[in-house]
Amino acid sequence: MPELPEVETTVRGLARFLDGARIERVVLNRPDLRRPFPPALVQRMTGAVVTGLSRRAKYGLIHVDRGATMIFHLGMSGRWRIDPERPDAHDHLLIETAHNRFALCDPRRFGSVDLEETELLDAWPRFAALGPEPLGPDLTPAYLKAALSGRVQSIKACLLDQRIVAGLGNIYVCEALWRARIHPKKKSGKVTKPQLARLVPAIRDVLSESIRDGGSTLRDYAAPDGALGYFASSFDVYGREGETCRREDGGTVRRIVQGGRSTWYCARCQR
DNA sequence: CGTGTGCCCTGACAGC
DNA sequence: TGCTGTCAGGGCACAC
Repeated sequence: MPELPEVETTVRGLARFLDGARIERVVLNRPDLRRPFPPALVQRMTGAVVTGLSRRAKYGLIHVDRGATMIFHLGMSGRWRIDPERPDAHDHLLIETAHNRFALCDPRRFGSVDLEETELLDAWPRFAALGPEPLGPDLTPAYLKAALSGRVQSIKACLLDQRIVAGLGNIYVCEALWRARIHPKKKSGKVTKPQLARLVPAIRDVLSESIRDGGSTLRDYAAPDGALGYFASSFDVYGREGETCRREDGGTVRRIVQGGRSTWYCARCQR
């Protein structure tokens, strides 16, 4: 489920319960996800007080006192379950506070958990390699122009590259390209200035709107076994193969495969 | 360096 | 009711 808006919504949902709380207990139900759990995780987190939560790209950050930060990535299938009524076979890590229990559930185990010193987070190699936050001030048409210049990869592939923009995934790349009316196979270095001028707000808007919609479901998220889903009904192209383009220009949404992943677009309005 | 290809893993769904 | 094949929000190792 998790692209940037879903991680942001997850972090906000967790913060309502976790921020300021003391972690009483940490339980690992297996040794690893994509990577082994950090050896010091249980010791550093147990008894610590959560001082804040934040997000970088698709990573969620739980900051605690004593200068440590737990970094989680939800991969393809990860989610946090708050106060689950019954255990799930894929609850791999549990955190307990005085009032709540939090289960990191991830059936496919493409997610990860890391532990870093808070003051060294910017230098953490996975963060140091990331491009700018799409909702921050550094994503501009001029930045994209420079970052994409000379690249022969498709614009679809480049927007999925976390080194160019951090946090976009398959859904929101498709959606942003549709909004900006850019063909997903367009060579990155050949995307025009007017297209880039449309692309930046398209990215910001689609992410902001999704966060806004996700935020409205925090009530559901807080339910015992609440899951956070995508709002498929609000997608313009993703998963809509064969449907009429919502621009009502007579186009039909098509599905192609790029780099082994599906892309949906309208061949009439995206050029 | 930039680019393309598989693979990690489980579950949901379609078709037989 | 099985089976079997396909596909899924991501990231990374590896080959050229």
